[in-house]
Amino acid sequence: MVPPVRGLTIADAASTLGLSVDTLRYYERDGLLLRAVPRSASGHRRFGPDDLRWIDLVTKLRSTGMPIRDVRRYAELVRAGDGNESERLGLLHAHRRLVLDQLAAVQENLAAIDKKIGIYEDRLLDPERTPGRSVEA
Amino acid sequence: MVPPVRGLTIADAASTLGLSVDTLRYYERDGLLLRAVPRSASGHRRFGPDDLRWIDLVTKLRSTGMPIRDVRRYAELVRAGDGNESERLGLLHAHRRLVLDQLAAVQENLAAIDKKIGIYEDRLLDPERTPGRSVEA
DNA sequence: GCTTGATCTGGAGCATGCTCCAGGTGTGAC
DNA sequence: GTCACACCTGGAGCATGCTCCAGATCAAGC
Repeated sequence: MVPPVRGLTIADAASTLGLSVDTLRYYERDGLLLRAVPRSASGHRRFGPDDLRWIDLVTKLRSTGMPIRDVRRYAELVRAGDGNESERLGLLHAHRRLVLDQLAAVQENLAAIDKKIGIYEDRLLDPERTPGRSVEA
Repeated sequence: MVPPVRGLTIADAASTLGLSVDTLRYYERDGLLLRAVPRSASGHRRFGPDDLRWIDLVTKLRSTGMPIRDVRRYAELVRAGDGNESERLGLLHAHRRLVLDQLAAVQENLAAIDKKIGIYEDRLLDPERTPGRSVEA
């Protein structure tokens, strides 16, 4: 009796992860995964728990703005095995810094936009008493 | 005596705003500005304070992730003049919601990445006592 | 006046990150 | 077996947002 190939089909993996099947295949082709995804006898991908966990991390990195190229670099380091932990750490730290900076910048800019929203709300609530409004408002 | 055309050259405007001259020309072409930028007698752009203030707002919208198309829509509303304030407000509110959602998502994902960073730091500090580490680390 | 460098226009090109397609094979219900 | 549908590969296409280029004109120091 042949051991059955376990794991999710690409469609199931995609819906579990919130990605498209095309994106999953693209990630594999582009070297973002730790290994070639295992296949069934007929050549269909079967995503195991480890694959799903890794891809979940990849989506976290991606959705915080890490470029594909850096995710690939990180995957390469992990694939290379023990001994480069400090390099992995450096990569993650650098990313963390970038994300924090971007968060701060977005929050600052959002504050300015909120101010603009406040101006419109005041104007709509009290259309008469419109103070000197800037030309670009 | 001809009144001199005032305002910053495109290079000065670009460096003031932190954009490239190409981007400024692109924004004008693409309808993101409130008006055609005034020109000197010879046809060179001269950015006035109002232009700069507006473009500064545009950069805040852009850097919080508003697509070009929506910025253009907003500019169209402002250009159309009084009477559509609630539509402008709706656009800004919708954007604000999106930004807040994205901020929350990024913060959540960053927390997961921070956890990973913590794992690497522990491992580097105490390489002996390495607990069962996940295969995808 | 000459030269160097800025600016102009219209349009092409490019980096990123998917997304879609054709043509073919596999799968599962009936 | 048949039908509908999922999956495969290699490669093309696309949306976004700039960025660059050619060829011409303008500006300013000497």
